[in-house]
Amino acid sequence: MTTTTDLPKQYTPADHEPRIWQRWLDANAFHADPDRVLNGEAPPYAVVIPPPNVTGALHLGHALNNTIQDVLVRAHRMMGYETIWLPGTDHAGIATQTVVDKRLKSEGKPALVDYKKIEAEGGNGREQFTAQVMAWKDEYEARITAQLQAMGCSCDWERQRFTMDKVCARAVREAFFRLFKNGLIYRGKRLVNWDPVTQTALADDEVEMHEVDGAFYDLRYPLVHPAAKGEHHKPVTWGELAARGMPGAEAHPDDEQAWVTVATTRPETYLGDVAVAVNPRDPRAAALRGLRCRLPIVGRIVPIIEDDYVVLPVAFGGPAGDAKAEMSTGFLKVTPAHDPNDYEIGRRHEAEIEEACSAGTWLINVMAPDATISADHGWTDINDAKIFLGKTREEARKLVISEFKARTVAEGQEGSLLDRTRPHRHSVGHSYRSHAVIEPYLSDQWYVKVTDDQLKGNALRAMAPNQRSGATLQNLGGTGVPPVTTSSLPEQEEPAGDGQLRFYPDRYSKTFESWHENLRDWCISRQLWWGHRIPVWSGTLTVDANTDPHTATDLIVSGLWEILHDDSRCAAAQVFDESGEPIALDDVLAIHHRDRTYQFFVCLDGRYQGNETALEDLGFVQDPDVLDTWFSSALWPLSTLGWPDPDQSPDTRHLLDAFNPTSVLCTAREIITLWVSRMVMFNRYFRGAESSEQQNSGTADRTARPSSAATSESAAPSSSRHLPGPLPFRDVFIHAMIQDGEGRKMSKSLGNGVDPMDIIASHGSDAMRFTLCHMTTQTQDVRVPVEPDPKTGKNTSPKFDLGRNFCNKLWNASRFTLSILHKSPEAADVSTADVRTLALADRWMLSRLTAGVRAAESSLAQYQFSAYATTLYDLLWRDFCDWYLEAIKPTVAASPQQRAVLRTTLDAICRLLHPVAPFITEAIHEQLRQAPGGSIDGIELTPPRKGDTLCTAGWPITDDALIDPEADAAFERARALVAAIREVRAQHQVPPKRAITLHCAETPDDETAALVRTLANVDTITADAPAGPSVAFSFEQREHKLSNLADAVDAGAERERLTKQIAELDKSIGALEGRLNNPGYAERAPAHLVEQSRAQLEQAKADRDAARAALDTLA
RNA sequence: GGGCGGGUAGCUCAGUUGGCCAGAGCGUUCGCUUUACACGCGAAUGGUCGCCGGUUCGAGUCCGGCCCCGCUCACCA
Repeated sequence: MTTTTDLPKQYTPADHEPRIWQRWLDANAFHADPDRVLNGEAPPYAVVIPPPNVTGALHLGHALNNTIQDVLVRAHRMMGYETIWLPGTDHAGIATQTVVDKRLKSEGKPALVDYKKIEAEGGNGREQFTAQVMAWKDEYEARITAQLQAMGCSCDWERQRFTMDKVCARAVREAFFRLFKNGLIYRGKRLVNWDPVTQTALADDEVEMHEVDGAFYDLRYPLVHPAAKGEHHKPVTWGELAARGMPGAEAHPDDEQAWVTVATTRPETYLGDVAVAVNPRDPRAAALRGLRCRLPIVGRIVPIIEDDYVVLPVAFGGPAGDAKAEMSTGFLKVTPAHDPNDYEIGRRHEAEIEEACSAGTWLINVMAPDATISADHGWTDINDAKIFLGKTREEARKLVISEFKARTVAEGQEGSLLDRTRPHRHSVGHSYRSHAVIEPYLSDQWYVKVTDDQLKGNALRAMAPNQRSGATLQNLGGTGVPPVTTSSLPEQEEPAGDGQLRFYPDRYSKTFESWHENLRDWCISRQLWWGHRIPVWSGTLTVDANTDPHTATDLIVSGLWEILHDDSRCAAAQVFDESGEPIALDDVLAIHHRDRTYQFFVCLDGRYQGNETALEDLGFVQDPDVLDTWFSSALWPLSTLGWPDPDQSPDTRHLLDAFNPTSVLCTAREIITLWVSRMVMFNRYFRGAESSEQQNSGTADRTARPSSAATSESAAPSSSRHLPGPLPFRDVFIHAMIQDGEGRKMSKSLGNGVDPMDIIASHGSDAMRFTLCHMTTQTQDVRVPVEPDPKTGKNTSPKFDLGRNFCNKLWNASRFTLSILHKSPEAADVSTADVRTLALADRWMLSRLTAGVRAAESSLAQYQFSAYATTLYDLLWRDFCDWYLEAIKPTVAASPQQRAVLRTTLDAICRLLHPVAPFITEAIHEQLRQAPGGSIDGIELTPPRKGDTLCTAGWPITDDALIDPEADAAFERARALVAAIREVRAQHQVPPKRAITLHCAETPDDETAALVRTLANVDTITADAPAGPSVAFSFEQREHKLSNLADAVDAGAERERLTKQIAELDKSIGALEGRLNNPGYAERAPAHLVEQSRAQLEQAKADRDAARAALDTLA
């Protein structure tokens, strides 16, 4: 039998956590059964974990993120949902590759650069290197799993995924293939964010902007006349310009060569200039029309083009105060291969530039992939500029400046080519990984056309209507596409999900919305080795005039056609002709296109074995690049549920139908834009595709569409009738970011990072969880002061004392409860009728409990985790421990009914607390289950479903009839009287053990009296006046006295107390009178408030008079 | 520059449609080895709710303006 002596006075988490974890696993408590959902036995509740990077171990932010998920998951499991929480990790391409490379270097082992050499020499360097990364991944995946398990995360651990495992890889192949086939993935030569250190392209969101001290360099470009190819370009003089009406030209000597001034922060890119642009509204534009500039040193002749993009300088009509207009010269150097805006300008004037620029092209790339100046990547007219070759960007910049400074516009002319230098602080993009300055760099990359309405449009239409701004609704034109109704889940409504995506807190919907409004196509190729290799094979093919693919003897052509024209081989091709223009596959064979060379990009979905070797036998080569990590992350709610083939393996069987859409995604706000968006787009796109395919194949006949529509639909290509599918999740909860005590982000380099394992060691898992939950308000950041643990030296935080103390309180309350229950084993059940006859404290406790259940439920439903934790903190500590347990001490041993209330209340509190403090509540509940005690009608406590585990037991169901306003009020009155007496006791320093006497004209009812005796240590309550010295106080407008406080009352202390009390009361009388004398108040405020104020005034006056009288007696 | 968040007790933070004298935890002070808990119990101290103006009988809460702090997007002419 358990008594207090069996349980230690302090809760020691380490004694219980591992043991209880094992019990949960043994009971298979977290394993979900999708068939219970599909059979209608239980509604689904599904969460996919935001997969932590295998780059490193989890930090406190992850602890918060996963605590929140576990709270939701455990609560819903107890509420009767079939609950699944899918765990897993993310391969984090560039981050992990970089980290492993660094580690190899620091250990003096062969690193990336060495493996690249091996690969270049024909060895298997790539394979060897990725094997190293895989070893790292195994190490950290295990560590992350251990951390999550130590935290008590109730994931379905048999279904753990990794973004590069077989199931996820299958999803990536399928997704890429479908997008490729439908033209939503394309290849393009574009400017990308290039990291010259890691030598890979980066997505826009992987670029960090940092302020940098730089300068504007104003460069002079000499003006020349156009000339035929190879002939001399005559200088343009200021005199000529003046004659053409150029404002300002007359200020220069007539016979000197004229120039235009461009301003730049990156002078070294001038080597790639192909034009100088001027705004057509610039008054100088007309005079310069048709003229050329000669790039100094390079000697390239470039045209002057007119484009609205160029900002007018203030002097020529630009808006005063506008930063750009203030510093603009009105002339913009155009370097399409090294600046995204210039790229757009260049494209607009492509023909004009190619005709007039002496290089004959509009794109001149002057850098190598490592960002040194190079003539090997698209630059031919080097001339005297060879002095720059091989220089880094920084060296080249200095050299350009010094060369310009040393030269003049024309020989013998005054003034340097460097007009002036102005210091300028501005933001420059840096790689989030290597921190190198990003170079806009021209290269071939793969893109997802996320700007297509099938992706972006459906992401926006997914938003809940009342979280959309009006403007966007108009932009999209109407209410959007009606939802598809092809659900395999009859009990779910509208899985297609238009208007069902909801953000908590709702302000984050704005971020989501505006992200999409500015969306650009997504560059998904990365020049890395760690990741999903792009499933595209490329090759060139010459189709000669005599080829007939159906009878071809040419092995290549026939072999390729065999692959491409057999649907079961799951291959799709994008073809380009010699000029790089896309061309339809069938047109390749059309007569007029024959005898040409084509570049083929063939995508294979990987299902048909043999395609890859067949293609490679034909001389095709797989793209060496890998996919952006987010491509696989975007598929996470699909891939973890087994998409596209959930029935392929037992661990994913039926998951997709049962659990997608999932219920909620919990994440931090830094992720909203990229990840949430991409998951929404992909889920809707890929599951939508399934819907339309089902309809086309005629297997799904749930929608009563007219047959004519169905016919035309099946005739159309699938991409043109693509219907949006369901959401990946309905709710998105965005939680705070954890910072240290100074508001800084936690990081390894600052040394302020906290490992959840260290908190678990110092405070316990439940304490950490409870504290994190308690901190989770609607705010965007939370601070956790970091201190080294005095014992271990590891980082911890006194913040977690809150949770530790709370757990200890729960432990001791339970210990005490158990000892009471075991001391008096006879039990009694309490019927609905009996409830009314219970003691005041019991009725009050049941009322509080019922209200607490309601509050906890509504807090969780609204993702108000702090409110949930606070509710339980107060319910346990304030109500149950401070008042209820203290109140029943004298009576509980003799009352089996009271013991039923006691036992039931603690049981219910354990259930309410279990989601946030699973270990300790499980430990208590295993004791409580064995303790004797009756039940209470109106409180339903369902037993465990699996094993003897609280985690699969039922959430408490309480009848609102137990809410008892009379008991609440009566108890509140008793509590106020106790508080008044305690105040006097404290002020007079009455020893706690000394029982005192209460004198009041009208003695309280028995129940109140009993509570006062117990809680204020009063032994006698009498209507008689005190015989000896006493102290007066006022309660409910009546004078009360306390006597037997001490052998003599300290008159000085008493005088001080009363004087202070009178002052306070006078103040509040003044305030109340002021309010009541305000004529507007009595007239316009609600009557009950006016009445209340009047009552308060009377009470305050009575209390003050009583206090004055008492003061007078003292004197 | 655009958007978002924050500024409430010494510290960390609550305060949901405007309504008693603005709350909690920690800290501080005083008293307690009260037969569950000192990771505790009882009591106390502590605030011009960033500033200015407005609406209202009444504003921490609503409106306008301003000042700080943070995040985020855009911007390398």
